[in-house]
Amino acid sequence: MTDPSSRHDHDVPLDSSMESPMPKPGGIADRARARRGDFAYLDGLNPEQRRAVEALEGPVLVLAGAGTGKTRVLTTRIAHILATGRARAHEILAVTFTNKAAREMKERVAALVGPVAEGMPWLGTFHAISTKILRRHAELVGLQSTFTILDTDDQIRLLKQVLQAANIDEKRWPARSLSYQIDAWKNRGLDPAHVPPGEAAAFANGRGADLYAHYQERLKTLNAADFGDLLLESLRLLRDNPDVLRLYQDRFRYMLVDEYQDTNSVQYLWLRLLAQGRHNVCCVGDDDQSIYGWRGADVDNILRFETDFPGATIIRLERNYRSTGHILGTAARLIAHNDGRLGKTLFTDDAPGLKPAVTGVWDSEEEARSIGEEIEQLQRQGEGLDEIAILVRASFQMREFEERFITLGLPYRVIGGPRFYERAEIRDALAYLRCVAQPADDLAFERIFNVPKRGLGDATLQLLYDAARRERIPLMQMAAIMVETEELKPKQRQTLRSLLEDFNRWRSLIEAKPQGELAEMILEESGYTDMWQKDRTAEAAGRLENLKELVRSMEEFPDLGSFLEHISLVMDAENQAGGPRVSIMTLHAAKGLEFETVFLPGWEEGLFPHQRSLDESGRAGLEEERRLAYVGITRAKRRLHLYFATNRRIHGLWQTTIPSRFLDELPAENVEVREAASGTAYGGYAQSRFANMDSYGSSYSTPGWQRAQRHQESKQRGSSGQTGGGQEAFKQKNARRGPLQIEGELVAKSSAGSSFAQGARVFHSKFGPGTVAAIDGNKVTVDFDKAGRKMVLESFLQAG
DNA sequence: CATTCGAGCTTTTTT
DNA sequence: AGCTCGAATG
Repeated sequence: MTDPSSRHDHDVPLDSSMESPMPKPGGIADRARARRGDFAYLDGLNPEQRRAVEALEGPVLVLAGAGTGKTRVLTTRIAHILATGRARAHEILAVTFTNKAAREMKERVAALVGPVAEGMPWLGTFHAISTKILRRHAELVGLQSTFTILDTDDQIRLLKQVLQAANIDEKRWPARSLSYQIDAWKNRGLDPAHVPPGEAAAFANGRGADLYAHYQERLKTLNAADFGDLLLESLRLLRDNPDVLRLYQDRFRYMLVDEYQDTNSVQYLWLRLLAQGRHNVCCVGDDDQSIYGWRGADVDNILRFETDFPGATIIRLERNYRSTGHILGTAARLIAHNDGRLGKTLFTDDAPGLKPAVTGVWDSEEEARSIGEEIEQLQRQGEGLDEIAILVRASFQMREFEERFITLGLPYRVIGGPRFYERAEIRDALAYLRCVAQPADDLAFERIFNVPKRGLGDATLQLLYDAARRERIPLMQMAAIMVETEELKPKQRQTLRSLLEDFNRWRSLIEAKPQGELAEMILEESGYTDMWQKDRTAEAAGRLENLKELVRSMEEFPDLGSFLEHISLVMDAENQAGGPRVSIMTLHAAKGLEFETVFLPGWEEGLFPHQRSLDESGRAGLEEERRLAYVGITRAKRRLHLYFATNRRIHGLWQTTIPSRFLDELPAENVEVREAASGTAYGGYAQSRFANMDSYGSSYSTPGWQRAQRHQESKQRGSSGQTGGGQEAFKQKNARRGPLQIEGELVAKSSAGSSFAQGARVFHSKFGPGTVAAIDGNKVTVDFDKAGRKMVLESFLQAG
């Protein structure tokens, strides 16, 4: 975590007066205390959980099924390590996958052992912890410790530039796909030099690895790292610097890893490297809940644990404390359709409870209406809205529910929607701050260069950009040089100069002013706030509100740097407080949560399992979708409702859909098939709904719709084949034309020493031929034949 | 240089 | 269908 308060104190042992002498672990005193009840937190654990907490030495794998008390084991384990004095707070490494999980763990540890946990500087996400390590030793991997963390948006903009520079057709090879590719490589721990040749060839006629290398070069120039780099560079750091590695191996006496099934290769390598020190690593996970394969998560990591860590203790947690018997039975039968599981059998002593209901509806509108009514009914029964969740496969499904709930006046919250910092106005504001904090941040500068509009357009930017690249210096630095020459039109030059002066002034205030005030000042003086105030559109007011919120939240941080770090790594859509609300979120976002009542809409072929998953990953994709379904079902404590619609609008057009194959995989004895609760004013609906139910009912016994499904699959193949043919043709057409080359575009022209002498004849693309009158560094004064005497940059001149 | 209009593309999931 | 990006126009 990037807890600002812990930034400075983590190396320093806590005040020694607070430390009791270390008791000998497992010694007489230890056992006596246990007897006396000092370890009260151990009470109430079942035998397996207790084993998992107490098996502190050596590698441990805890296979924790859904709802078996995984988080409790982890937090109690930390408490136990602290309470027995085996390690102090800053000697424990605890990694989670999401910020939410990290936050929760911190809170729960604090509840167990008190404020000592506040000082757990090494509890956080993989990304946050690697960043922390990376910042301390940044120079060892070619960065400065103030490096910027680029988000996806920045990453794609940068890749666009790389593609442009390489003269690659962006229509044919979109920056987005390259970014996926590079991410995938990074997730696997591959730097440009180690990309398998076959894969490198797959992008842009074999230039994939090359582009990757260029991109990395640009990142270093910008003093920036993308998400993937945080891990990859941190791994490289540890790998290439044994002394640094030793430092952290020694420091982390105990390591804990949450959601181990979701770790990808870099994370795995990173962990393994660190764990080779003291071997006290405890991984908790559930192979049945591995749902991040698309992001490079490798289930094999968990399946391989015993091989990787010989002598590992393996503990299974199979007693479920969350769900009723019917719900558990439903989940168990579904997941049994997957191969390659480690195999766990969840059980509960709980009553069977209500049967999960499967409801067919006509379309997504009726689905929303029906769920809305169901919720209102629950509400009347006194069920809290906080205990109700709607979990969707894809975020576009959310909108329908939002609309419905707004008309109903039903309070809801969307979790994991568009993030606060992804909003345009926030990104703009951040870009200003980044320019101030980090003059080398070209991407930020480019973003606000002409925002608000100040008459600096593409032409000016292009000029600046070309020159900067030729000289290999940051844009802002180049701008500072260019305003002294006559390359730019007077108007632009003046505007740019005053912008740079503004930045210098703001920069000089970093130390003097609290960052909140500074930000306010910047937004004011740059005219950015004005821009939105003048804007009469509906969103403008909200944007100003957001900016205010940004400034306000900045004040909680000790300095600008830690704020910027927080925002790029941690800040998520803050859950607005205020009254209980129904939660709407994706299934992915729901992992780790639980609710009394869960609605799972959209169980239709193509949507769930998602077509893309099937197309891209075949059987493995299907299994991952099934695990996702399993995650969804096991979120429910008491009531579970599944829905499928016969018609759904996808990409704007209505499509008739088939119930998800997963529905057929549920055990008939645990599930109740229902008609939509929603009464509808349209007579036609009831009839269609009935027909719909009919076809669903039959699917339990006859594989009727599976034929239809095969049909659909073959259609899919047909269409994707066509696409492939089209691409092939395109490729050939392009190949005939041959790649265009821009001469010397990427070759660094030495900026040292001028290649022109006084009196030399030169040519400038804008001012024409002329004679060199004087030289000052890379600025050259030229008497142009037509344009008169001008001062220009050397790099704009050719020998004439 | 800014605005407007049209084409094309997207829509899985996230640090 | 809605949006983003790019080209054409003022």
